[in-house]
Amino acid sequence: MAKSNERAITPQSEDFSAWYNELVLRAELADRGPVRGTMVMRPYGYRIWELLQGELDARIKATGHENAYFPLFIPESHLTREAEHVEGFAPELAVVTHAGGHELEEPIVVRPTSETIIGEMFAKWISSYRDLPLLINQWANVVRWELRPRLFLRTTEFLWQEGHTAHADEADAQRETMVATGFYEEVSREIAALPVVIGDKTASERFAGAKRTVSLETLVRDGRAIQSATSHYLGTNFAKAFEINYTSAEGVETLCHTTSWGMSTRMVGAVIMTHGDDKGLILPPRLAPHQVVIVPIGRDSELEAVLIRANGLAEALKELGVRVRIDDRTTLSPGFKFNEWELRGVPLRIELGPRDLAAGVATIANRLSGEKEQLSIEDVAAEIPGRLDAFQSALYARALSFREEHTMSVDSREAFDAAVAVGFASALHCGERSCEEEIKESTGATTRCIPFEAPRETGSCVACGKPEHYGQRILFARAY
RNA sequence: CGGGUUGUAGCGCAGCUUGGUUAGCGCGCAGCGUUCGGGACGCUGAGGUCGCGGGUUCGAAUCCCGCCAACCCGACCA
Repeated sequence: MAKSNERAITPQSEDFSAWYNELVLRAELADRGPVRGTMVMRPYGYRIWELLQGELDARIKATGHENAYFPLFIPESHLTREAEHVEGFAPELAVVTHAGGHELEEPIVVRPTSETIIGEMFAKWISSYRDLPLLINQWANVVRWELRPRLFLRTTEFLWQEGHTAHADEADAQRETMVATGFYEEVSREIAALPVVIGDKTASERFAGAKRTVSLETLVRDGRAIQSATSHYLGTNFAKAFEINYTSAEGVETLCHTTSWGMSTRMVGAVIMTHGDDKGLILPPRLAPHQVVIVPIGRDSELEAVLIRANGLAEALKELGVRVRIDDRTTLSPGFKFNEWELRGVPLRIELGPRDLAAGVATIANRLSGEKEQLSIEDVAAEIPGRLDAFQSALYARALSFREEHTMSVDSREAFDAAVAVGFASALHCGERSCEEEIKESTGATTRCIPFEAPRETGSCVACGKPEHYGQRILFARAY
C-alpha cells in the first residue's frame, strides 16, 4: 500500500498546486519548455485543445465570421497609438530589437494581442457602410511576458482565438459582443461541462482600451475563479487611433465601433481544475481524446479470443462516432492500465477478459462514479453513446452544485472574508477603485464580474459601508 | 520584482553536519524467463559535467564566495 501511495499524485486537499502540476505532467498533457513560462503541449493535451477549438470554430463560422491570419510581429509605434492599450500591455511585452545581425531602426513587438495590427488593416479595408459589419477571427499564438507562469493557465506564449469586428454603430457592436459571449457560454457548458457566471467587468478589471468587457467566470475546486473567456466592446477607441472609418449612407465620414473577444488554452486548465480529483483528470466526453478505452485481459489463446471481441467492439463503437482506443500493450498489467487511464481522465473504460466472454458480458467502469457494471456484450456498443451523454451531464451537474455550494451571498465584512477564502462572494459594493484595492490587499480577492442575472438590490458596500453603486450584488473571488 | 524552498541518473530521493577508495537507493528504462480481473515478480544490464563559475585543500557532492534555474506564497495578467 505504501508503494501505491508513492505512485499516486498529491491529493488536492494537501496541496492543490502540487496536485495540478503533477497531474498535467503525469497525464502527459503538457511539459515545460526550456524558456521560462513556455509550455510544450503534448499530443494528449493538444488533442483536448483541438477538440475545443473545433467546437468553437464551428460556432464562430456559423455566426458569420471568417478566419484570417495576421502577422506575429507588430511595429512598436502601432501599439503606442492607443494610449490605454499600450499602458496596459507595456509591462508584459516581448520586443525584438535585433534581427538579421543588426539592431533594428524601430523595435518590433511580438503580439500580446492583435487589436492594433488588425485595426490598421481594417482601416484599409473599410470605406463604406456597405463593408460593415466586418467579422474576422484568427487562431494564433500570442506572447505576454508573465512573471508567474503556470501550465495552461498562464504561459508566456499561449494559443487562442481572437475575434475582431467592426460595426457601423454602438448597438450593432454591442450585439456582437453578446453573440461571442453566447457561443463561449455554449462551448463552456455543453462541451467543457463548465458552469459559468457571465457579467460585466468593473472598470479596474476591464481590458486595456475597452469601454466594456464581458467575461465568463468559472469556479475551480480550490475555490478560485478563472476567467475562461472575454468579449470586449472597444467603442471608437481603436477606430480613432487607426482611422477605421466609413462613409455612411448619408455620405458622412463616420468612426466604426469595434469589438474583440477571445478564448485561450487557459480553458484547458479550467477543465482540469474543475473536474479533476485525487485519482487524476476527469474529462468531459466531448473533450476526451479517448472517450472509451478497452482494456483486454488474459493471456495466450485467451487473450487472442478477447482481442477479437475487443476489435469487433471497437469497430462498432467507431461506427457510432465514439472515440475509442484498445489498450493492447502487452507489458503492462490490467491494474496498471486501469490506474493510468483514470489518471488521464478517460470517461468510460471497458474491461474485457475471459470471465466476461464466458458470461457474454463486458464490464464498464465509470470514471466519475467509480462504479462498474456488466452489460451484455451484444448490447454494449449501442449503450455507450447514451452513457457518454449521461456522463457529460453528470459532470456538469457536479460542477454546478460545487459552484452553488461555494457561492455565498454576504453582507458583512467577516462573512465576505470567509466566503472569498473558499469561493465566490456575492456582495454589494460602492464601486470605488480604492475600496476594491483595499479588499484585494487584505483578502487577495478581486471583483470577478457584475453578473447579468441578478436581482436589483440596494444597500451599503460590504467593505466600506458607503452606498452601493451597481444596483445589484457583484461577484468577488481570488482568481488565477 | 519582493519573501520562502529546492537543485545529486528520465522521475522521486539519501549522502553534505564531521571533506578521504569505484556517489548510493526506490521507481522507470533494456534483455531473458515466469506472470496478467486494481499500479506483478526474479535474474542480468545500461544510465551521473553531483545546477553553473570561482576559491580553500594533498584531496570537494560535502567547506567558502558569486551566479543561474525551477517551484511555492505575494504584486501583474487570458
